[in-house]
Amino acid sequence: MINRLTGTTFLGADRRGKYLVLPLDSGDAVMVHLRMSGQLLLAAAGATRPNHTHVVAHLAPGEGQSDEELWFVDPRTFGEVVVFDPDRDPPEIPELARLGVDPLGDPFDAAVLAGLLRGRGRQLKALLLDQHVIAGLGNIYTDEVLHSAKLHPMRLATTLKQADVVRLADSISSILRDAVRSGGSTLSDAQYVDLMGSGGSYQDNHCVYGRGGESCRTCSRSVIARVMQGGRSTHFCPRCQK
DNA sequence: AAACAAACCTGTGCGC
DNA sequence: TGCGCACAGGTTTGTT
Repeated sequence: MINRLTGTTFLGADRRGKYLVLPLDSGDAVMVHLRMSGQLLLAAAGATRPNHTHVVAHLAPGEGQSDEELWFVDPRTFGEVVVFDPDRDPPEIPELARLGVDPLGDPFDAAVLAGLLRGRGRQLKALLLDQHVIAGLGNIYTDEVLHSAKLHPMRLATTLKQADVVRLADSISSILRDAVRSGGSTLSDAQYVDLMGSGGSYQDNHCVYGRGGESCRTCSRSVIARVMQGGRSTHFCPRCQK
């Protein structure tokens, strides 16, 4: 039993990068990170739980409603659920405080991005994946963003022209916005699902991620390349992305 | 500073 | 069919 959860009420649901933060009326908050295989599911009380259900929150029923439970399920056990005090100093969850700019939650445009890129001679793929710089982009959306912006994943950030930065900022904003609107990307193993267990549909819009060896949906004259970069698979069109 | 590799752990899909 | 290996939406830590 997570004692600091008992008898409290969820006041809402916020997000910082890939971290969910659910404030409680006690002054505490619940942090949830799904990492690779975590799921947060709403289910009828007493329903059969999947394997690897690590947290069960029993919810008080609303007027005329039936009992429900909130489950945290995570086969690979990389994910986290932590009750913490957001006002404590030093911060109880330092990684939350170290997050970079959230393109959907913070002011974000080409000027902001230019400031983040300044003086960093890093490959774009690694830079966009770095949560301390930009919070929220993972392996799928980094690859999709770079393809949309017509930028090569190994291009050094310091070599970008003003027009490149403008395209990159636009791609980050629009792809994240579209992906959220589509409920995210649910791959064949159906691990990424919403509270009700339903998958998203943005995987149907993928231009490069998971399409290694297939023809480019934009130029149709080249084959999507798949390489390993810093231990992560990277997908790009050698013709479209410079 | 930047770029790897390894670590955490379980499941799945592939080649043989 | 079964076995072993590669690989998977993430992040941190340690080593070149």
